[in-house]
Amino acid sequence: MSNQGGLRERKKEATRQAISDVATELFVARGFDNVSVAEIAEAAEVSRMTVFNYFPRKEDLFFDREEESRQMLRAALAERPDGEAPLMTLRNLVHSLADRAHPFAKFTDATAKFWRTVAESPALSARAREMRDELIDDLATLLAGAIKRPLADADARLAAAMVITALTVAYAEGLREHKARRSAASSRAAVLQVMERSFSGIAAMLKDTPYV
Amino acid sequence: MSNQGGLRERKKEATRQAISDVATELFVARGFDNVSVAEIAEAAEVSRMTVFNYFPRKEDLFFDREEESRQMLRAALAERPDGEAPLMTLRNLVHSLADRAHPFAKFTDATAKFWRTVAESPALSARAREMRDELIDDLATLLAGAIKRPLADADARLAAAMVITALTVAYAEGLREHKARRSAASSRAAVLQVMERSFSGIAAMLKDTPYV
DNA sequence: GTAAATATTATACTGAGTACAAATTTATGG
DNA sequence: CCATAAATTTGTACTCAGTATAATATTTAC
Repeated sequence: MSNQGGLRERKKEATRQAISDVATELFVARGFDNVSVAEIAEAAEVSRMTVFNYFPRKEDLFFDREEESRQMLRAALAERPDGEAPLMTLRNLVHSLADRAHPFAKFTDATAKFWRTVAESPALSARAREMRDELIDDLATLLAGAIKRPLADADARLAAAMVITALTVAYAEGLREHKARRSAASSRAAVLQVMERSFSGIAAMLKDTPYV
Repeated sequence: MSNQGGLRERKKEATRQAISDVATELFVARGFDNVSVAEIAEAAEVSRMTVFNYFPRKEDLFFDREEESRQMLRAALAERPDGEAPLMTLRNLVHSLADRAHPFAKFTDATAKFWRTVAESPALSARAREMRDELIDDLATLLAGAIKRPLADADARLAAAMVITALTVAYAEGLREHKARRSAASSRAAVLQVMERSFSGIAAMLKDTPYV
């Protein structure tokens, strides 16, 4: 027990990565719905059951950065300066991501292809929507927890839904702009324009709450 | 051909209704995921294939008012008085629904049970999310079509996403209020409060666009 | 080196959804 | 009323995701 870099741990990580790599390759080449789990298992030289051991649902083979966005929100809110409004923290986070060209705010041909693969698969689209809703729930809980007063929960749920919706629309516009013009600068501008307008509206929405 | 009240048409409608009724009964009694399509077919005295003929996906047996909300939005926007801002039209629509205690804005034990059944089934939840996104796309198209100027599309997409998100959150708060207090008046108040705040914020968001 | 813990595999199953052809039922034209 | 066309229903056989369970192999710990 407690064997950090033991052989077993390393092997597990290796097979997990091998399965994920093989799967990603097959998905982008032929489309998510045209690749069966059995094929992936065979290509990864592993049994079908092992694939399901590591990735309970087939969609998990495609989306593997679910946790990251959650952690980012959590960290940003936890480390926010005393007295800063949560909504401002989130706005700053978006700007910071855009400035650093973080993967979540970057638009390349690879990201376009990634989301095209998602759009072409009902299962992947459904999973993306599910992740979005989970993120809203998480953010609502974080926001409610960031504020002492009771009965702020309804406000937190509205704020969370609005912020994540704004992010989603902004990202979609950034992607659209990339496909149209292929300019990193114009994509970034499109994202930030939607975000700025959205945040100012959300601030108006929540002006009498502790979140703004 | 063109036989409106022909025997064939009547029989089709009857079997469709019979299947739907039997399915609904089984679903609320035992939960969506604990009832198989084969069982429904047997209970409706019809073959499994016939069920899939009428309802391509199992989820369609549960949600049968998808088209209605779409039509309502379309009609409201199409019949809006000259010069009225689309956003105001949508706000008025919500108030009208709440005043008339329309099924979409009513909260009873039956609605609570309906949405509990949805929440307990991953498949139904996924379908509900899908319908929500389809409604956003539809509304975006309607809004863009309601305005002459070009390049208003991005605004329309933001407006549509925000309005439907507001409706969703408002409805959820109404449902929550019903479960907590079981008062029609307080549920209605909860819905309208979220809607009013949301619409004023969305109006601020879109203040320099033709939608407000 | 042996025994316990943990990963992997084989097998068999359920249930949704699809393809396709056969059989039944309704409509239509004489 | 009959024959034939059109539409509906059904039977059969299939694919694939996901689950359950028990057997087997591999790593770890003592």
